[in-house]
Amino acid sequence: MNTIVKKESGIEVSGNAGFVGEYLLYLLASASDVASAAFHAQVRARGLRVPEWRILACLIDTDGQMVTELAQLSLFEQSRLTKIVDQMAIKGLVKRRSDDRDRRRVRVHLTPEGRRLGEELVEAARRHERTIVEQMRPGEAALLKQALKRIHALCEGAAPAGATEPGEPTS
Amino acid sequence: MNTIVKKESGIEVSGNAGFVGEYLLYLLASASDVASAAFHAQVRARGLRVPEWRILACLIDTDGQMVTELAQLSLFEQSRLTKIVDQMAIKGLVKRRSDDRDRRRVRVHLTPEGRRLGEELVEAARRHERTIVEQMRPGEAALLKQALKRIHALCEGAAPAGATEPGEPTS
DNA sequence: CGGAAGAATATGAAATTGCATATTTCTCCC
DNA sequence: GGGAGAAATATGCAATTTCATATTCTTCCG
Repeated sequence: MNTIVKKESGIEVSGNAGFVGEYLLYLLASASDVASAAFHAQVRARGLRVPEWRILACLIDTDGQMVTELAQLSLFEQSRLTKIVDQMAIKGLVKRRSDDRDRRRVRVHLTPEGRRLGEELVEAARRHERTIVEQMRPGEAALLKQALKRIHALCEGAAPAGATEPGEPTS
Repeated sequence: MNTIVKKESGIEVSGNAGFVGEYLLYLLASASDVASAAFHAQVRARGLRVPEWRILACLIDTDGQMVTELAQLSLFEQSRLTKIVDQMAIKGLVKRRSDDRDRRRVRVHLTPEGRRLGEELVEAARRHERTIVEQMRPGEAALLKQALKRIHALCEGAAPAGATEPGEPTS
């Protein structure tokens, strides 16, 4: 089943021999990486960095999110998001507006410019996704997405293995 | 099917409304992130940084890889890998040895210490993976892995969208 | 052989990232 | 009303990461 390739040096460099080739977390990271590479090139070709694209996409979905929400959705740590938003504001892609109800909150809004670019890229992303999905078996992509969502649901709240429970002695 | 949650502000913050919640690349990145989080905590608890763990795991699979091979397998850019290996060498986890056949090449070997720690963590990784897989439907994890491998196979060589073919006029 | 071209790795400087903490605003309870 | 404490965001600095390029070695060909 496993294709073992011997190199001149006698070292196996098969695609799936050994541990990592069957390790779920590796397969996830690796698929994510390689699948994104081509599209990320398109993003950069339009003068955006990848993190900026991620923010745009999230804002296209729902504009005016608060920094914390946006950070969670876009998978960035809060202080990092703040800095990305800084840059995007300078580029004129987004605008900060403080929430009237709660002035601690800062809501991030797309500018017309940001929305245009965002929508353009979302279309490109859809096309790119389609080229991948079309190459898979019928229904395989849907199953994949479903499984990925389940992973997400299972893991999101999971205690960081070995974490002490509240009230548990730490000494 | 989609659970739409309205917040005080009237903004949807559902888990899957809109574009990103159904976007393959997002689901991949997001599942990868959240699934790894708990295990990464275990890694750090043993005094390792995550990149170092990734290298250890790759070397456990096949010791003595050259820097370039290792970089590709571990999903790090070459110059970055060099620096991670520097640190690991200082910590006494790996040792560089230059290849006799081709003295440009540097092969990275585990020290006994590195192997011990690596094997320990591979076991922990297996246990962690098991806890995830067990929570999924029977067979779902296997399908997921297969789909991830297919993604990888489909995308690995893919021309970075808009790239010029060799021999194509660039002007 | 000699030297040009290419490969493999390392290095330096600039940019990004993460972590701890400061700052501002809100909530709650007395 | 007036703190104490929590929440939301920003900031500063150290560490990591990237990008371009230097260095070392090998291969190929005249």
